[in-house]
Amino acid sequence: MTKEVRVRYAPSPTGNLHIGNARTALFNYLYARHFDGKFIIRTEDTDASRNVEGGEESQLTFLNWLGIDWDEGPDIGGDYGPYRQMERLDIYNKYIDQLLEKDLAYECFMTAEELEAEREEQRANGEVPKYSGAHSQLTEEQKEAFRAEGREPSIRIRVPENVTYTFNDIVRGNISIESSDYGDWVIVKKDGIPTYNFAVAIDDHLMGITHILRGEEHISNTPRQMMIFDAFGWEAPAFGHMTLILNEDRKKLSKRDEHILQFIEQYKDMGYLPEAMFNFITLLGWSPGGEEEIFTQEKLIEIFNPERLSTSAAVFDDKKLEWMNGEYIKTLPVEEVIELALPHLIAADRVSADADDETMTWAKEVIALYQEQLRYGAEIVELTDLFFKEAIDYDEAAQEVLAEEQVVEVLQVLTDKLIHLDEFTQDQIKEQIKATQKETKHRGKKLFMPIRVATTGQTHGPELPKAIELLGKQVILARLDQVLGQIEK
RNA sequence: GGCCCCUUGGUCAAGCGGUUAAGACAUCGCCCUUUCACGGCGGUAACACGGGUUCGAGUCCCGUAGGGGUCACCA
Repeated sequence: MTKEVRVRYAPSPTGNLHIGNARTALFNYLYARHFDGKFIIRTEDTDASRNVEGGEESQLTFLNWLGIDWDEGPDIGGDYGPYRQMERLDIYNKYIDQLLEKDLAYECFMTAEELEAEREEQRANGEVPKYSGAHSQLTEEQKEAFRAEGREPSIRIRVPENVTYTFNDIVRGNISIESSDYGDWVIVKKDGIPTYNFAVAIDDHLMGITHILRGEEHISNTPRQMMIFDAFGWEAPAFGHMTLILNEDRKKLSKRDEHILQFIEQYKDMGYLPEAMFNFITLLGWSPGGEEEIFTQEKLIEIFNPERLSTSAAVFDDKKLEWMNGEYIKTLPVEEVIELALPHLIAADRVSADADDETMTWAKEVIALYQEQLRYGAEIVELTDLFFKEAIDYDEAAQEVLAEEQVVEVLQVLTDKLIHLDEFTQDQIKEQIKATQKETKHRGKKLFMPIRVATTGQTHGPELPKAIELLGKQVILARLDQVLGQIEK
């Protein structure tokens, strides 16, 4: 029997779930579920200064929103806990002591300033900055002297000489890096808390992690973690380094990219669907090979194949996300579209949250009118703009339509018919448009476009008779009147 | 700068020695719809460059160029 697949996602509670981290979590999740393994969440909170209140909870909340669930984690526990690194300090200490005893690690008393000066000098000499090993052979007396000065030690691991660290990357194949590229690096900070690279290796081993999928920025960390595994004689898990998500300038997606939403929470707030996000993110840096692109989560788990992970970075295409989300919206029952869009109409003050039933029903019908065009919830506000504004601006395309010769006649005739309508319903309105056609002998574009432009101000828009019904008799007559007045001037 | 990784249309990407080099988004055009939307059909558009290897290279090898990542007591 082969070893059970155990995969983890290890967020730092430094804030909301970033789109890049969500992608990492998602691929690990897919990996675990595809191979019938376990998916584990571990909180990496060893940098107290960066932790934010509620950070972990927020991470978990939005992972969940995306449709990701886990078998072990800080919130639900498990057999390999605790699942927060700051609750595992005792565990790390045991291993640190072992390293110290075997002289595989040592205390370093250098200050931040001394270290910086050292690097500065190396840079000035055209060398690659790296720790010199100045304190690697301190005598007990020297250590005592530093202590007497009040200096606190950090602990550094002795990096082996002339070792080539080679690993078979799940996405890139063999990668080799020389130990000489690394100086003795810190495994325990002055405050006694282990560093990321140390704690990660210990945890991954103790938690039985078998596969690690992470961003390519971690390639250079991999040898460090391998050093820890080697020091204890442990077998390292399999590593896979995925490409980064880039912005339109082909740079790593960062907080400064204002035009691209950074956090999953923002997508939720904008009215994106979790299923669409899951689908879209999966296709960013991975492809199933066929021609289909819309997949359910179950299907993605089934067809996921880590060998098809891309080796070249992907630019985040928000236009395609919009399209895909729209595809999902089209398949939704209309009540769910309303549920998605209505809050945005309310937030934009188009509809009051405590509006009467009649108004609410009307608002829902307006939303339903746009189901096929809506790409994300918040878009409903601009899409339905014409239902909420008093004066209409006619753009160039609209002006052109209104300049056509038959316009006055068509609008005049239609107005006369609509005025006498008792039941201002879509069917009745359709009848009257038909009657207008008969009377004016104008049909098709010549007939509809003037009506559309006069009533909605747009050359593109929703289904006309229903839109006219929802706009209401009063508004429609006023708009028709206004347009006729303008033309006759 | 050192080390590591990457390079097919504007974007995501298929391709794993022999193809008219898929498909999707975006864009443009046509059709359907008495208008619009949805949908359908079609167009424009790519193997970074230079050497090899091979009967044959987008596919393999080596360079060059370009891009990215990383060089913390952050994760």
